[in-house]
Amino acid sequence: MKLYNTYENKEEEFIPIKKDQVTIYYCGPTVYNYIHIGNARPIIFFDTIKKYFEHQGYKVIMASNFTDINEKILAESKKEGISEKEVAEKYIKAYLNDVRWLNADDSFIKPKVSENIPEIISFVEEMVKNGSAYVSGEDVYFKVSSIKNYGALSNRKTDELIQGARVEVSDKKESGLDFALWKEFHEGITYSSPWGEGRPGWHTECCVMINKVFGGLIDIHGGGSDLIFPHHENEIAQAEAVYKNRLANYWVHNARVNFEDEKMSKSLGNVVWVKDLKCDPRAYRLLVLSFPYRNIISYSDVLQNQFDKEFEKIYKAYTDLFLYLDLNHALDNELSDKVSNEIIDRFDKAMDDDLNTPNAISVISSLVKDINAELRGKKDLDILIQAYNSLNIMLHVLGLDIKKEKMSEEDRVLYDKWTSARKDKKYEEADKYRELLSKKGII
RNA sequence: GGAGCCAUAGCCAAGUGGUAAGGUACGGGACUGCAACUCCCUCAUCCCCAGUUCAAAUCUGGGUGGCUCCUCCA
Repeated sequence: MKLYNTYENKEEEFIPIKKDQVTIYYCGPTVYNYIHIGNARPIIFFDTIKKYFEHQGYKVIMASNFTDINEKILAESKKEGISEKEVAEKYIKAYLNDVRWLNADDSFIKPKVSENIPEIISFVEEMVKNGSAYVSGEDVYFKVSSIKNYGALSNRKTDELIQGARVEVSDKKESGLDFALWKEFHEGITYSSPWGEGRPGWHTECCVMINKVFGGLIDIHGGGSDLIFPHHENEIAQAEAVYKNRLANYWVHNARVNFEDEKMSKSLGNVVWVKDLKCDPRAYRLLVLSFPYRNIISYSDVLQNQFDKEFEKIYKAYTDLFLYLDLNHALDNELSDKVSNEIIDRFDKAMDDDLNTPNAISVISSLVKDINAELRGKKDLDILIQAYNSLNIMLHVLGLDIKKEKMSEEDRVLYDKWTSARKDKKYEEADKYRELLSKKGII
């Protein structure tokens, strides 16, 4: 499998550290608000990677953090009149609801900053001790000049960065590039440290949590592409200073989601919240996965509408196929797990090409067409069973699972009534049955 | 100001040297008790200019346009 590694700026053959296992960490949310459809992209993408690796037979261990100590959370707690902890808990819950709504596996490991403070403090102490960090007043800063390869991930040169007028200026820092590891803080939730009362800096938590959860170098570190600099660059700097590694062998970043060619932002008022999406979540997943993960998506209602229809088409074919197999009791016997290797191979080939989900979806589309033709043509049960099982596998990897219940005896009676009413040209009666069957999701 | 990405039909998009996947919309046809669904057909020479090559959407150079990062926004 080929995977684009941001660190190397090229596609590479993916080779896991342990033969049968893949370890993945991707940066999760700061929990001070609901998530928008752009925040949903890494959830969908890394869920899909996970499911694809599992499909390939790997055991996958995945973690994603919650930043639950942060000034934005403090601001939100003042605004909502509840404690910081309550704010964090509220939006963690909302986040996980959205994760499940998006049909993503929610079983990943979920470390929180607030539960890793002692580890973070000793990590910072380690850096002060080995000279990669310095204490300034009651703050601690990372000394970027202590690291040789700073800028390797984001392709930036330190002298260019210093020249950039937009680097934060501070009297406390030796250099504009240095970033805070620990900051003096006296409001809301604070922690006591060797340097005084304060809070950890943002970039430190991921290093510490990765090390705690996985115990060293991991296979894949992911996140949105806007995290490449400075966040991931700074993570690597710290990891090199303390662990003497770059945290992950593969750095994988998904592109953002814009709304009609513009970045979504509160100030522009064009944010689309996941909780407000009206479509089937799988239709949104289909939309996201119809783009290469490294391409920016320009979301719009027109676009969503197109994918609503595309998903509906898949859903309809699935429903027809399921019904036919159910009516013929083809789902009952033990031999009904045969798949079409030819189809799965095409799907895998697309996915092996740096998760080329657009091409993987086109495999589904062509199978859907074949299913529809077969159901109205020869109705070869063997072919249909293979198609059904193959479709299930592909839909599951992409998180587009469609679940259908086998018909009960009553349902079968109803179905028979419908067909015989039609045969007898009792159309008014037939239409009533049709509506009932449709409501039950059988047809 | 510095850096990067992108530009393919009405819309979305795959393709990375050998002559344009797929989806969606539109038009035509078939099927149908009606509706829906479905199937078939039709629909582009790939932003502009120059170059490399037997051959370029695909490589090189120069434009133009759009987006993003450099601001704890995933």
